Amino acid sequence: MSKYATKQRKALLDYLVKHADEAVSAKQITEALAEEGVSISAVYRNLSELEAEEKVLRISKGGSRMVYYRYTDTDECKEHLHMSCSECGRTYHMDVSVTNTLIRNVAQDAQFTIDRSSTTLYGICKDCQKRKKEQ
Amino acid sequence: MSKYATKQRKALLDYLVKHADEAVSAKQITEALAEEGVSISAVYRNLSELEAEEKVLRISKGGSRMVYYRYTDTDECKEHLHMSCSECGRTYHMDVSVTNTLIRNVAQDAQFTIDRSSTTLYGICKDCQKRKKEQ
DNA sequence: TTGCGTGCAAAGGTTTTGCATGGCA
DNA sequence: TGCCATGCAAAACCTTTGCACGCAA
Repeated sequence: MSKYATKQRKALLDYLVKHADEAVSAKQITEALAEEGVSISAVYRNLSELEAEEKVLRISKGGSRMVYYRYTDTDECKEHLHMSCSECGRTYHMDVSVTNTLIRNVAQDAQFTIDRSSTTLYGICKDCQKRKKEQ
Repeated sequence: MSKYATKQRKALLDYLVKHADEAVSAKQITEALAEEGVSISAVYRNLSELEAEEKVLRISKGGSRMVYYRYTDTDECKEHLHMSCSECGRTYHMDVSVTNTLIRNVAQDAQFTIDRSSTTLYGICKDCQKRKKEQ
């Protein structure tokens, strides 16, 4: 648990909030915050801490082997599933009733209890589909 | 595309088939096949090739930063989604109609097209739930 | 015999860690 | 002032790659 509010921690949190619906990598964050004087170790250490506090989710895009992070402060996000666009990396929030239907169906059919926080569905979002068609 | 059937390639494929419903890491595979004289480079190179041939899927367990692989030979597996138990690592195959309902619902509600091959749902399987209760 | 696949070791990239220093409370 | 957090650099990891050799066809 963080005790001091250092400028590095503030900068990181600020960045994460601004990119709340994006899957960002440690590298991206480090590069963006380098000019503000945030070192790579500070990024990693604070990211781990935020992850432990469940304010940040560690996700992994489709086939990529890199780890991405996503800020999840709101409690609503603990109720629904998330979808990540493999094209633009944006995060989408699944409708709660759609989420519940899925979870109920799977529970009934396979007796498998889906974990809302660690599950992310991958695919192509509306905008990226449109963009692809136009090309 | 593989042209020679070397003993290393056979050993790897054999291992993958035997662990078809598990998410196994390159490290696990390498350790298991070391005594058979399969080097780590052979493991990685063949794994990449099998991935390109779509015979192996690269997946990433919930919070872990390691990459796992899963053998998927059958065509049916391209039609349904998969669930991975965070407890025992075993893979479960979602019922096709449940899969289709989910994909249809999401497409209607959010115009998001879920990709069947790169998506894995995480949670606890029936057996592990039972085991937990008994403890 | 041909040339693909392997083993080894080195290189590459990402994440973690030890230690002295700096800065928040 | 006390002690947590940072920066730096080294280490630890996992994965990829170059090159000479071995082996399947």
